[in-house]
Amino acid sequence: MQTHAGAGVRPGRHIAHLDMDAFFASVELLRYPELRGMPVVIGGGRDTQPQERDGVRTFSRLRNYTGRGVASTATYEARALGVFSAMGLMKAARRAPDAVLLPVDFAEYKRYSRTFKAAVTAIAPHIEDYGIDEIFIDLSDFDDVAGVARHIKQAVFDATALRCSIGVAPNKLLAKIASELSKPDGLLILQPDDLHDRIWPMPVRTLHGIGPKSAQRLAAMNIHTVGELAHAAPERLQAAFGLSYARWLLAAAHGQDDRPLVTHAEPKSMSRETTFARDLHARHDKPMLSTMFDRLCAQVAEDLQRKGYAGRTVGIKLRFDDFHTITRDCTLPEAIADAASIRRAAGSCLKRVNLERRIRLLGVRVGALETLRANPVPVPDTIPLLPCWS
DNA sequence: TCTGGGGTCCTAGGACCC
DNA sequence: TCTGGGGTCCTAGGACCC
Repeated sequence: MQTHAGAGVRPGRHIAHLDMDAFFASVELLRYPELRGMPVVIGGGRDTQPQERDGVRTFSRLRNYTGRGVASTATYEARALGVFSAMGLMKAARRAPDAVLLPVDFAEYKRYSRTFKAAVTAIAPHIEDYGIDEIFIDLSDFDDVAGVARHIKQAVFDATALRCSIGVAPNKLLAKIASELSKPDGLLILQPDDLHDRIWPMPVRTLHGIGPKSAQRLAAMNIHTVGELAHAAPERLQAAFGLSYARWLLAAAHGQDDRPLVTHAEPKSMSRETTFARDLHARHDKPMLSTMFDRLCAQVAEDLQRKGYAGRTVGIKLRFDDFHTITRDCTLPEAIADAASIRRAAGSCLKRVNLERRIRLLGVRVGALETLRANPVPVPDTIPLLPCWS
């Protein structure tokens, strides 16, 4: 792992967080400009692909969806109707039956991702990748932080025709909150007073690292806002969450965070999983399950080989019809990357599972990765991206 | 109306070795 | 025969993130 800008809060540390606005949906709107201004939800499968008949494009509507998918992204118009990321599409359909539904096209989003990141890197080279549509940028070496942030926003738009939001703060924790506060198409440079005035009144979930479970436990302690958390008795937090998480909670509530930017990280594991259209039974649906199992192993093997890795730990994941999820794994003496070896090891893991219940999800994972090649095959193509706004 | 897919990190217990 | 402590590896589950 390589890091940049050193640990510890030093005076003059300026960290930006850049977040693309409604990224997947915005990329789709470049392809289908006629959908601009309409509620659009991204998350369907192949069958929700727009149809072209006599030169007229017709789109799937959310009301016609049946299945187990979730929304990946929604346009701001769809969000206004109550549709949000990770919401089941059947539920979304009741809230916005007339919304357009489009399939997820990861390959396309990946291309735009590389393009916007390249545009940023050309201006400010010290960046941390944080998923497909977010990055942290170290702006500490710039004199005019607001100026360079505006420059970056414009460069991203020039390269992709997409809007983004940027938050700037002394650390990653606050920068992330700032970009969220500035959405959409915003730029917010957090000032010292903003911690008390703007962040303390917000719910604890605002702090990235407090999820639904911790928020629920904090609520049970009558702690709802960041400010209430900042003033909580340390012993109380420690009793409920243990020493290290309690310490982190308090520091975070006070806006403290000295994590460095991680500019390069090796993958730790690679996995493939799939949720079936209907729950399958180990005996009754054996041929189908077996086919899917083989396919998952082959896909993981392909991913490993393409990226130049092999792994010693092979694991499986099953989710049953009651949503209970289990994992089993085993570690081999040698790292492997071929489908047959993965299938063999994964099969031995499967033997240790009670298969009475119907299965909803099956997954295969390879961990404890080692580099296979000194120089993995570079990712093909990056930029042949014709901005198609018109 | 039941809840995707790809990851990371942390905790905790047991095996095993010194 | 019993006691004990440190360290590492492995496995399972869970919280959290995008």
